[in-house]
Amino acid sequence: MKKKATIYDIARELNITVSTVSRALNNFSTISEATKKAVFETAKKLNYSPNRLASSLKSGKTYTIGVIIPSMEVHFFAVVIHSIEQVLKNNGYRILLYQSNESVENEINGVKTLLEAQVDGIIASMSLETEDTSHFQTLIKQNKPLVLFDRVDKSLNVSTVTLDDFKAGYLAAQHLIQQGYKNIAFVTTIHQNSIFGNRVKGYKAALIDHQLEIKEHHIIYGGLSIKDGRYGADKLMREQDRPDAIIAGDDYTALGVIKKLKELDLSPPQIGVIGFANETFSAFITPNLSTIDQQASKVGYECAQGFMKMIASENPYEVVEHTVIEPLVIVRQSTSK
Amino acid sequence: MKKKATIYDIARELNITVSTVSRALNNFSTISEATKKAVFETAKKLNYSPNRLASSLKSGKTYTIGVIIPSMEVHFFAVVIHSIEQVLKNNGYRILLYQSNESVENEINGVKTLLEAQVDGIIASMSLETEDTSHFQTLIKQNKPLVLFDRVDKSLNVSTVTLDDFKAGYLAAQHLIQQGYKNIAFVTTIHQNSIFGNRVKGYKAALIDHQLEIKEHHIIYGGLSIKDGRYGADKLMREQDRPDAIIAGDDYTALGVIKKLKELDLSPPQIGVIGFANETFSAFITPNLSTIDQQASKVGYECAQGFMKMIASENPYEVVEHTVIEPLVIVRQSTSK
DNA sequence: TTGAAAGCGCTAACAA
DNA sequence: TTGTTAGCGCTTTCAA
Repeated sequence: MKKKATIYDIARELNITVSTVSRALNNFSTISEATKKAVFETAKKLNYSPNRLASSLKSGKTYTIGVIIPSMEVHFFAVVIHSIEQVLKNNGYRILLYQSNESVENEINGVKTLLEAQVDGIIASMSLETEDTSHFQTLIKQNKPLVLFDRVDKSLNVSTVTLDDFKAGYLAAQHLIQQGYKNIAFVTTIHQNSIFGNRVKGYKAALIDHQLEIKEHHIIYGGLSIKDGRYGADKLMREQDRPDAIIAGDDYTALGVIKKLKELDLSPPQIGVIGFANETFSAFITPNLSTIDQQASKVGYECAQGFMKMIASENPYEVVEHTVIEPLVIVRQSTSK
Repeated sequence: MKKKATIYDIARELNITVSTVSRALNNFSTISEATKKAVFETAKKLNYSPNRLASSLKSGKTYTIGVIIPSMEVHFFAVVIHSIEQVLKNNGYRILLYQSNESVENEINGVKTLLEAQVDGIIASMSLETEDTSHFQTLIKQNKPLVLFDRVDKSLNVSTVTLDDFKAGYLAAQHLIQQGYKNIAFVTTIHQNSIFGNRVKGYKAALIDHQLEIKEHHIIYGGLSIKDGRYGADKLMREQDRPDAIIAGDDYTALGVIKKLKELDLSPPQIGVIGFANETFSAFITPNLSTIDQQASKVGYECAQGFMKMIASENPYEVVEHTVIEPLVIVRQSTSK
């Protein structure tokens, strides 16, 4: 295997200098057409492929951007990344991927690794464990763009793309009310996270706006899973004051709720059920599940746009933006009384 | 924003040379403990972060590997990448991500881009469009590891990780037969792809092994989707010689089959239905769907292992391996007569 | 145990 | 329009 061709080989072949070759390859206007043509032909002949490492080392720009997410296995993140990669690829950027697996330690390590790889910036969604965000400060200090999405730290002055979780909760409750449900419960997580907290707040606001009573005992704090959904539904249905609709913290929990309700012969939409996330399965279960869609593609798109805007500015942190994505109510059988 | 510290800054600070600093940072044994300690302390003090670009340029190794897949939106690929990243991260490698979106042109461009970024190798799954694989030959010529998974080109002498599709088809049919079904149809794609072809072959082999007749009119060639499933089921149920079980080309198609069967009041397991892929929703639909699992995590793990083996060898193409992943029958209600 | 210096492949300021 | 040359940050051979 012979060594790969460099611009030196092209230069030697044509009896010109490397700077001329470099300028030709980069389409400088100060190069004669003849030379340019000769250079490209020779490049092709020698099977020349540029070594971006070298130019990056020189220019300080790698056209590579780091993306840190909790896990690729979560469909939401996979779709966001799909979308980010599409947009950034078209702008000449590559994606260096790092999964934190919901561990701060990994996340810190991710930032370090990506920075050593000299990425031009980072797009990230924080791990659930993350509280101290000083590792992200490094980016800011280096004046490199940082865009946070979904799980963000509001105290950081960086661009963010988030869902309007308050509105998501509000819309879920409002939809149920409009369908005629009057006694609406909420099965959510005990986890301290503004996302879930804001949904509950939105839910409460909707109740108030529609002159419905807020019943704290109708808000079940547990986990988010099929099992937790079953548990929550069971507990709620045993109440004297039985709710006629349940909002579940996510679609898996909603699925658990539905399963339990079917067992109790209270299959939705008899008791209304709505979830959050619009997981793939939600459209296919019986009864199929109404849910709040988070528009993952749009989140990814906005992240990429925000990033491009920052990278294009010589002072990225002067063009910080906070994009809020609107939740979408997806109406299906489980709430169609 | 002051410039980032380099080994020169450390050297100057300590009145030693960069070579000593370099050796200290890389834990060479020929360095005195005192010096080493001083270097690390100064590095920390100056907030030193190594520039991997520079060392890569020198060494020719980037510890970055390219991964090309059709789309992150397909859950199978997302899980495979999850797994690849986990393993390779622990071996000090980073993942450069590229989506082909089922376009050869993009795929070719991906190889080019990744090669210019000087990746140490590539792990890829081909686009459905890809027929000519000469773009992958480039890797081989450069003696850089290439691992292909799922959608592979057998004529290429590279490491591969594939599902045993023949066996997948065989197991699906065998399972149905063991459940007591005797007249088994297949709804699959017309697409020319060994994956789907081999499943049909396995299906036929199972029928033969169990003295069942192969009926070509019971093999419906169309697309793979909910709609195609509905269409196939409808067509099959109108037959004089009505099948009592249907194998669907993937879980979406199976879902369509089930929907149509329910409409016809022939809900599984009355008519047995089994799919391929074990999509998330399959466990949650009613009746829940028996399916053949493709072990995406394992596929990713094996890709990473195969890659590590090749990269560790000074002649990667002497340790080429062909790993075949066993399909798993997931038994659920839709085939439990 | 440490230093001096060349070089990885490319860019760009300066000169011609 | 093209050439000369220094340098990006690091590694490594050779010498001391």
